[in-house]
Amino acid sequence: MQTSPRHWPHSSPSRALAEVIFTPHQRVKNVIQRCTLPALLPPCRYPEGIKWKFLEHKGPVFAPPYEPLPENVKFYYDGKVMKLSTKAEEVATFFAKMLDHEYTTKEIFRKNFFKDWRKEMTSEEKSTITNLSKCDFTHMSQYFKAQSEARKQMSKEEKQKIKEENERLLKEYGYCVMDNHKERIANFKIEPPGLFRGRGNHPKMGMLKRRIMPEDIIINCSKDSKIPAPPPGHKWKEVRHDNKVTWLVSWTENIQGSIKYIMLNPSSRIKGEKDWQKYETARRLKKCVDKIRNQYREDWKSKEMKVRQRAVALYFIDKLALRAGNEKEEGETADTVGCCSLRVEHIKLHPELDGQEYVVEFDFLGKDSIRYYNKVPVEKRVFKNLQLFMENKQPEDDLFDRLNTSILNKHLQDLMEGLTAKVFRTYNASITLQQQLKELTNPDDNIPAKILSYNRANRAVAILCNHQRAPPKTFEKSMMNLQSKVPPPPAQLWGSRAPSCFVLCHPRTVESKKKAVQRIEEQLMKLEVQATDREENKQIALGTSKLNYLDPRISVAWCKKWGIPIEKIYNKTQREKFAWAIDMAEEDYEF
DNA sequence: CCCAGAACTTAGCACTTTATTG
DNA sequence: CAATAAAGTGCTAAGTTCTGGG
Repeated sequence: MQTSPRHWPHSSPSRALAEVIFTPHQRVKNVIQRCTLPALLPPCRYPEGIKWKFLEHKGPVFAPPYEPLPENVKFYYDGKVMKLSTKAEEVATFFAKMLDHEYTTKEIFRKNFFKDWRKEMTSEEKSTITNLSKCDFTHMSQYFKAQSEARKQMSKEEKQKIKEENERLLKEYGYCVMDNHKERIANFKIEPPGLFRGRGNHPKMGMLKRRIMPEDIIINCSKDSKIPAPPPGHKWKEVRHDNKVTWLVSWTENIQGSIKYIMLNPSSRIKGEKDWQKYETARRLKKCVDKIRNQYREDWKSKEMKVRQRAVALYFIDKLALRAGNEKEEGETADTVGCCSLRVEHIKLHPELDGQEYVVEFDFLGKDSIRYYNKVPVEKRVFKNLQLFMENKQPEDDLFDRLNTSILNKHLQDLMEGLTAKVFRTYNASITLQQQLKELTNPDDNIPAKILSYNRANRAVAILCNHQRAPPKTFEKSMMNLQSKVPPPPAQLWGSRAPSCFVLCHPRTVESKKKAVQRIEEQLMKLEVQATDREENKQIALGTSKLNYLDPRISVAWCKKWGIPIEKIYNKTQREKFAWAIDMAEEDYEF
């Protein structure tokens, strides 16, 4: 593919500052023109890792400074009022704001919090406050509850003012210029200080997430751009000009010591092209997946243990859409696993279960400590291999002791350029959607029924990827409401002696009553569809797969084919993110 | 090769806004 | 018009993969 950047207008500060900038729509057209038609190859705008030529932005927005509590809001230690220093008070308020949460009762949370809180105390405070159980934050907590109540009760004007202020901030800091485009920034606000929670059983829960200062911040922009000014009296940690990366701002957080970034919105060129590329890689996998499947089935018989483990792991990744499963540092994070890091304790082997042979029962916590529970019949060879891998091992030993993600991905790289474990998730998700849409869409259905079919196809993918959610708190109640909305059966409309009505009524009345019946039937149908959809969705989250795993061109093509307005499938944000796909996919698009 | 660090994608949930209903 | 529910958005944690240095 021709990738020389000379086909593209070079960025220059003067051009970049111009207000008139390409819309995503126009951008995609440009990309398509540049790429060799008709293949619509994914874009590669610059060679060898260069991400941009020009980048200008205003820097981050910092968290608002701490506002000390009014004098009348008291903290009590051991039953006695105690006035805290500003720093200690600020950290105390973080705890007070969480008082209603279950986790403030958890031992680890309390221990971590207390340790970090003490670091912020003056030496007198430190010597007085030695036991968290003697701290009484309830008055502080009540104050914050009253505050949030007051916020809800604010007048229209006050709310409007806040809204305008946010809009001003967005206008000033929410955009940057990358090459010739004005682009939306995803997270231009620096994360405020607070107590770290983490997901699941996290060993660091309760630790103090410290306040980020300009002195922590690395700014990335181009040399010829207007460098953002640090807040008065402050300096940036560093200003760099690295066009091999896409981030605008970075800092190191203090809980894990990892780097956080400010990057562009999914609607931006740089994210959109990457997304497109991701789906093109998955489509390349489609072409060779049969070969790869045959290969790993062969490898189940290998005399090398490492090869067998690799082949069984890959089978799980392919068949069950498991994540790769990197090793994690013990004690630094919650104990969760993916495929390569599965332990013996996470699977049970059933030579026979419920009339099925060779069943593997999976039970482990995956990303975000979401439980994966599944009983899967597998091929006999896989089952025998698993028995072999588990021989003479303790429950806490690795199932695949000769394997890790780097070995697996190196192998995948040899099978197909750009192939990694996560491509299987993308591929299997997208192909499942396409195939389910074909199977479930009934041409005679009306639009709401077709959309139900779409959601069902989407749901099949979400189930495959194990995208769960907590059932909404009000689920049962809102389900009841929906049921009660179901209108009376049409017969009642005609009165108890329905047939005679035809005789007695004026023809016009009959006509209009027929219409009314039809309207009510439609309404009923819509409600039923809605209820079914909702019930089936109780514990399944559709958003994640829609946003990250499903080639949007499949959905766009489906909408075009059946005359469904795209708005029924994608909301505004999603349409912005998938502008490239909406623009290019025709109704005959095949993943 | 291994490792750590960097960069970037994926994830669920809390909160906010909008739409619906009574 | 207020209350409620649904939809949409923001937030930031938690993954995967890449990179570069020994």
